[in-house]
Amino acid sequence: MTEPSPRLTRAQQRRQTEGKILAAARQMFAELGFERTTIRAVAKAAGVDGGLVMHYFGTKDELFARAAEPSTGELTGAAPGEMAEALLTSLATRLDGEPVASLALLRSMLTNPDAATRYRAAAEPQLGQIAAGIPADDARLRAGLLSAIVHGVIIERYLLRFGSLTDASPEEIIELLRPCFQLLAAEQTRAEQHESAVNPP
Amino acid sequence: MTEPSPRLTRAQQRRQTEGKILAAARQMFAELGFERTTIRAVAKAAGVDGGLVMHYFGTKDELFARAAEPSTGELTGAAPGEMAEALLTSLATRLDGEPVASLALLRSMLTNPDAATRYRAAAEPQLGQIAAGIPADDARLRAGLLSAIVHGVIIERYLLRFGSLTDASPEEIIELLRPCFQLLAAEQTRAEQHESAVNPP
DNA sequence: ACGCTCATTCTACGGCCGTTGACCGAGCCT
DNA sequence: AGGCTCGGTCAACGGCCGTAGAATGAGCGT
Repeated sequence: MTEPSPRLTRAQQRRQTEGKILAAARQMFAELGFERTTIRAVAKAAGVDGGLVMHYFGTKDELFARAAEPSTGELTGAAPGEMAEALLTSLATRLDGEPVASLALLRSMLTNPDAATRYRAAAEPQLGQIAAGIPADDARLRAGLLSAIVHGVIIERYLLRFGSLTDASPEEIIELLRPCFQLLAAEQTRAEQHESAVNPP
Repeated sequence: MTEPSPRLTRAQQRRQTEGKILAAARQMFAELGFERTTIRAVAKAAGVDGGLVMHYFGTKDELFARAAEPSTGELTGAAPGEMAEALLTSLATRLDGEPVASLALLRSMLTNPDAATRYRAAAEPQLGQIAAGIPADDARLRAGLLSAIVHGVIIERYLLRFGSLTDASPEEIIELLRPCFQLLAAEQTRAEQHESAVNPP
């Protein structure tokens, strides 16, 4: 009664087990952050022994690096006038069904220096792309603010679970944010912005 | 050659030592977060023994609670039209010379459940105050967004140290944010907002 | 002046963690 | 078929951490 051909070849088995470990690690990193997730706990959640995790990934940092690989967001080449809308759709995508991987990185970046470096490395080029799409002399600052708003919203919605943001639908949030994004991504002097905001037509 | 009266009475000494411990704890909680700061390290930074910290504060969580006591922000009773400006001056105050205590709570709230609870408890009434100053039916959501923006900016400036936000002066940031805050805190239907943003005069 | 109080230190315990290396057994190549 | 490979387990080590408790010595009330 021996199987003539095993259900899974060894390489398949390896990839599947690695996948289970990575999935469990992502989940725990996202929920607990780097310091509070244990290799033993990840292993148990994945149904394997702790030593195997070390055998595959060598070190906890390496496991985190593999589990929190940034999902490359696509903002390439938005026309100057469309940067605000591109950012909004990107945010809308992340607002329903935020991928766990992104949360793992976000949750850990404030306490784990390596996660912070990794996050900066992932965010820096995106920041440049955003800035490139903003026709203003302080484009980089505006891009930084837009990035701060996006991350602030995601953090309060998914990590802190503030009621007012958790209950709202993505559309509501996007609608309220749209004019802000358009102001920040638009070509306007500060005086003009202030003028049109203080004395709305 | 004995001192007839000691430079510090025992009660004074106690308060001073406690202060040094709390200051060191604040600093380390702000820089490293809850899990990475050790009682021993805090004690060494304060120039005392680790056991003393326990003797005074009983537990690490209690030490954190005392070190991260929220500095009560004042937003009480702003007129509906002035809520945006009140939030901006509050943000401006925090933007130059952010007190370390606030950073300790911010850094730890994403990984320490107790810190998260404490933060929510501190933020909830403020959120209510903000919402009360916004004459719109979705006031709470708007308040949540405003709060998210404030915290996003502070996190990226002080905790993540993004260049574009770290280098900017508080005034620059405030000026860019002012129209956003006025839009979010203003009485406008979503349609009107969208209209005036899509077709600027 | 005597004894109590209390700030402060020292030592140690138990536990959990990351990491290691020996070990087992089932695929895989020749 | 036999030996090598490699996925997977097990037990253990060393370290650091939070915490407890005994010991010391200097103010302070009476």
